[in-house]
Amino acid sequence: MGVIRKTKAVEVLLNEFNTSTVAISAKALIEQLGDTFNKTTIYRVLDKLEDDGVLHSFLGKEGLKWYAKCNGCTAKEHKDVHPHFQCLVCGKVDCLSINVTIPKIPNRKIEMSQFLIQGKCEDCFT
Amino acid sequence: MGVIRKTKAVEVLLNEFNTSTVAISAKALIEQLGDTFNKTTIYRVLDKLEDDGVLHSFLGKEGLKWYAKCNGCTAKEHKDVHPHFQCLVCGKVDCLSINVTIPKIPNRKIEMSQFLIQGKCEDCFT
DNA sequence: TTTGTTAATGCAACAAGGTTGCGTTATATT
DNA sequence: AATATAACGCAACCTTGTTGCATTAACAAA
Ligand SMILES: [Mn+2]
Ligand SMILES: [Mn+2]
Ligand SMILES: [Zn+2]
Ligand SMILES: [Zn+2]
Repeated sequence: MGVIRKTKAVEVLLNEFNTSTVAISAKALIEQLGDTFNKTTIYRVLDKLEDDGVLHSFLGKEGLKWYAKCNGCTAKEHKDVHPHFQCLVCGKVDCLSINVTIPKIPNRKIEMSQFLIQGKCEDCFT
Repeated sequence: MGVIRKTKAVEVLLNEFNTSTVAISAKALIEQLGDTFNKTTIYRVLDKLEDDGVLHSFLGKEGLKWYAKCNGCTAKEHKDVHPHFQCLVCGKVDCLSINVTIPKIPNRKIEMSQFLIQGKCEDCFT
């Protein structure tokens, strides 16, 4: 897998993530770009960018899928593991550059983990 | 809100959770009990049991909703916060009695958090 | 035990996020 | 320019979960 051809959709989506520091949901991208590109295309490009190690994905509130830029990941390995913060007021999500110590669990092999913290962001935190 | 009447559906669902130590997904409950109770009923009873502090819910793989028994929670406060482990092989999910230190994040008010760890459970860990 | 109130249920229709199959288009290679 | 095929658009579909409303049943009062 992986992105092979530099199409309009790939270009536009990559630009979305390069000009923003926060995560973006697939839903938001479809709302924003759905007139220009078919939603199927958007889902498929996101999928491939993730396979390529360009983006990483995770599930936010209500199980919605969010994407954000990766730092130092490759197609072979997603090593950029970190928690995410979602504001319950404005809905914004961002990646936290924080190291979370994953607890050792007896008799189990941990392969991945997903840590979603929810609350009020700096803008909504009165 | 909260459960008021002890109906058949409430009884059966409570029994499901009392005879099992692991978490159960709404989907699994509907597959298992869907002939006896309407899925709407199952969703609504789970909802109420959660409001009552009897069950807690969280999202597992693929955004599916899972439920498990609460320990020492009330209708007013869900204090039973802990990570969950989902086996990527058999799909089983359980509650981890482990304290996770939620990192302090500047300028943000943390209201809740969700920690899902994925890997191989003791049965599937060859 | 009968009656009355209304919470809980079943059903059908719907919502929303995401996926699939397939014919068409456009990118990159020769 | 011709070719191969990755990527695209479209429509139809799938899944989990929700909603409105008429009907049923839990429970308390009479
Ligand atoms: Mn991230
Ligand atoms: Mn739990
Ligand atoms: Zn906010
Ligand atoms: Zn397992």
